[in-house]
Order: sequence, then C-alpha cells, then structure tokens
Amino acid sequence: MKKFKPIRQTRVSEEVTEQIKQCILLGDFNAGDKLPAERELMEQFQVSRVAIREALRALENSGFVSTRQGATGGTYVIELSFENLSSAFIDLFLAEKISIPEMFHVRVLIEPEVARLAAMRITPESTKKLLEILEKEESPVNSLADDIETKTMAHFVLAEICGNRFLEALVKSLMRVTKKVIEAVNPNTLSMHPAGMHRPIVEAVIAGKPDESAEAMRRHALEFGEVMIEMERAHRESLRSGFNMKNSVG
Amino acid sequence: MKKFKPIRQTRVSEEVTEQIKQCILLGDFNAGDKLPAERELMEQFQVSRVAIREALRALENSGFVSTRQGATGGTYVIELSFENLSSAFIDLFLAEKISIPEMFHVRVLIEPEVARLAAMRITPESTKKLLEILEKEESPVNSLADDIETKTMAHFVLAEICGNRFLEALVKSLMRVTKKVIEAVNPNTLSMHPAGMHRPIVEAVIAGKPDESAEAMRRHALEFGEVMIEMERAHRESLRSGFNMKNSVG
DNA sequence: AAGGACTAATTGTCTAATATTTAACTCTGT
DNA sequence: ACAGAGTTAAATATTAGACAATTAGTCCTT
Repeated sequence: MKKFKPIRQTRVSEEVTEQIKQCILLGDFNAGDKLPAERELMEQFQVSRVAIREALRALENSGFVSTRQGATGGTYVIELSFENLSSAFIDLFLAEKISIPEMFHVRVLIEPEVARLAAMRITPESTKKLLEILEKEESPVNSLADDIETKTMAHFVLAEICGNRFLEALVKSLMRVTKKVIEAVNPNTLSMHPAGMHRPIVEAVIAGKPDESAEAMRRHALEFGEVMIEMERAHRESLRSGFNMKNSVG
Repeated sequence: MKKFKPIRQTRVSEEVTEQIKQCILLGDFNAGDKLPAERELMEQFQVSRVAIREALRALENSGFVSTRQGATGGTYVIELSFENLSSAFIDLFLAEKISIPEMFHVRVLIEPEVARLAAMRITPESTKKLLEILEKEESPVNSLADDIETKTMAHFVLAEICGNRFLEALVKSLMRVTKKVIEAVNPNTLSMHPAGMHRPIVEAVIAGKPDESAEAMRRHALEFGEVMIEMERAHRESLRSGFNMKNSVG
C-alpha cells in the first residue's frame, strides 16, 4: 500500500523559497522584475513576515534576488551569476576540503582546453581585447590588488572567448579562489608573476593555433602552480611559527 | 585624502554569520559540536533572536551547520560537504546558464583524468569495491531511480579513488546534475545505458593502466554524452508540443 | 534655483508570546 | 519487571505587532 504523504516536513520559509524560485526559473519573474513587497507576499502566502523574509534571504544567498531598503527598494530578481559557485569553492578551500595542489591540478587540466577552444573561436574583437590586456599587463602596477586584477584578466577573457560557459564558470571560480589565497598569504612582493607571462598564450590564441595555445597555457599553469604551492608552503611555515610565538607568549 | 569608512553597511545578521563562520573555520567549533542555543547567542551577540536565526539559517544554507528542533535539538556544526557546489551547478543549469553539451564537454575533459589517477592509485580494497559495483551494475534493476543510483556509483568510487578532492567534488556535482536532468526528462526506458558499460574502464583501472583507463573513460563519456544530448533534444521537442497543446486547449 | 523639511514606501530590527517537536522521564496497570 | 501512556523540559518554529532606518521624491521657503 502506498503510504500517506507526510505532513509538512519542510519549514514554512522553505516552501515559500521553493515557490518563488520556481516562478523565477519558469520565467514568471525575469531579471529586473520586482517581487511584491514583503507585506504583500505575506498576505499571498498567508504566512508571517519572518517566513517571507527568511525565504527572500535564502534566495538572496543563492543569487536569485537582490534586496534594497528605501523608497524604490524591494526585492528584485537578478541574473544568476557564477558568484555562488565561487563562494562554494572558497568555502571548501577555507575549510580545507580542497588544497592548493589539488586545485592547480584541475587548472592544469582545464585551462589548456580553454585556450584551445579560444584559439578556435578567435575573432577580431576578441583579438583587440586580448591585446589591450597584454598592454595593460606589461605596464607598472601600484598595488597587489591591482596586480592580481590585471593578471587575472587574461584568464577571464580567454574563458569568455572559449564559448563554454561551464568552463568559463570554472575558470572564474578558480581565479577567485586563487585570488583569495594570494590575499590571505599576502606575500611581500608587489607582483605575483613577471609581466608578459601571458604573452605566448595570447599570441598563440590570436594566431588561431589551438595546440600551441593549449601547450603555452599548460606551461604557464604548471609554472604558476609551482609558485603558488611554494608560496603557500612558506605561508604555513610562518603561520606555524606565529602560532608557536603566540603560545609561548600567551 | 582617504575617505571616512562608511558605517555598518552590512546587516546585523550578516555580521553574526561572519563571526560564527570564522569560529567554525578557525576550529573553535568542530564538526559535531553544538553551538549555543539561540537565546544564549542572543545574549552573547547582544542582538535579537531574529538576527541570530537569520544568521543560523544562512550558515545552514551554506552547509556549515544543521539545525533540529526538539529536546536534544539545537544547531550543530557539520562537516562541510560538496552539496553546496552541486546545488550551485544545478541552479545554473536550471536557469539555463549552462547547457548539457557544455557540461558534457567538461565531463569528457575531466573524467578520463580521474580514471587515469585512479589507475595510478589502485589498491586491493579499491579493487574489491569496484568489482562489487560491476556485479551490482550487471544485475537487473527495479526502477529508474535505482538504475541511476547504480550506474552512478562507478563514477563516484573512481572519483574517490583518484585522490584529488577537487576532481572528486566536480565529478560528484556533475553526476548530480546529470541525475537531475535524467529525472526531469524522465525517459520511457527503465535503463539509461546498457549494463556492463563501465566494465572496460573498471578493468583498466584495476589493471593499473592509466592510459587505457583514461581512454576507456573518454570513450564512455563521449558516448553517454551523445545519448544525453539527444535525450534532452527529444525532451525539449516534446515540451514544445506540450506547450502548444496547452496553449490550444487553454 | 538651491537647500531643507516633509512624506511615503520599503526593508531592517526588536520584543514577546505561542506552537511544535523531540527525547527523556514518570507513572500505572498487569 | 515491563510495556505503554502520559508528562515534562528544552529547544527550535512561527506568529503578531511595533518601531527604526533608509531612500527617493515632493513641496516649500528663501
């Protein structure tokens, strides 16, 4: 016999979340649209405002909506981005569920493919963009943040060019994690890697040579991976001595 | 001149979230530990219970804690899993920010590497596990859910064997998305792909032959990818005619 | 025309009460 | 002694209602 359906095992707010999410996914609300005000949703769903707010917060956290206070405020549907994916990766990294070497193994695996695809789809506009980035990359930088920003750009643009949004999402997330790591480790040097390091890759891509692009990227990823791994090792070392100091003092 | 620092742009609950999250990441609370009760946190943070609850809910949504009601209830720190990563991928897929062909391109890229690594790290215990799975796979199934479960297993275990937790997370997420797709499309057939399809891969891995394992996996991924893409195309087709019907009726 | 005060809409936060869930304990009848 | 029903306690879940803060626009005064 088929069992009776268990009565509401989910929280009220979760049901609200689910319904609104479905509406968004089915296109009843599109990016830019404003959801009804909290008090209105309250009446429609016949639940308390707290429940509505919890639901909206959940949707905000998973990147479906954005909420602002004020006269023209409210909850607006936004275009789902790769932000959440990045956050999930960063959390896993911070919780030491993935390590830097593991991450770079994956980068070495996928980034050459990204470069290969980019080379196969290169257009005049993309070429222009890439050349601009190369130029920017090779001019002096002011801060570490600037440097990371600039050096990251090439990877971002190649990922966009490659035409596979899944790979694009992965690369962008990986770059964000990498950035986080560098910021955490905060090395003394102003610049992470020497200027012009991306030139061979970009040139091969612009020339429309898939295999050479992939190989250039592979070399770069391996080299940079080594640097990062060493950097992190040194960082852990210094952290350990720091902890020891702390222990001996406090 | 340096600007003044803007005053508290973050919500109260976000600050609470951040503090608790840091405590968890720094190991002040470990998996299994119970956080203080809501009313206690309320006093410690000097904010209302609503703020505490929003914070705990956020932490729950990102997979750091789990909350239960009841006598031994409360908020417990849990081991961070790949769940969130999977959810992020599924959301992206549902919102059509990534497509099935894009996803399978990535599977074809990474799964052979997983098989290669697995072959390089094969142990007697892993061998035993893999053989059990093969046997299970080749016995008859009852339902589609069962079938998916069984056929997924091989990929899961290989991912665990491969020793790179990042790849493991990716493969598991990809399998979850794939599962979601199959369930959504819900094909008439009971079985997704013929029994024994993983045998060549598993045998190569057990034999400790990296290249052959990778190649076997690559063939499998390509083949299965084709099936999925075709399946989804057919599904969209039927959806469209479904919508037309709906339109002409209603 | 500029600046300031007011207004309305909306989310943010707090307080306090009540409901529900769950495990553990207690009692009671056989 | 023990099974089962009832009770209790500890926690989260939910509700209601008030008040605070933010923000864009309007209107009024100088």
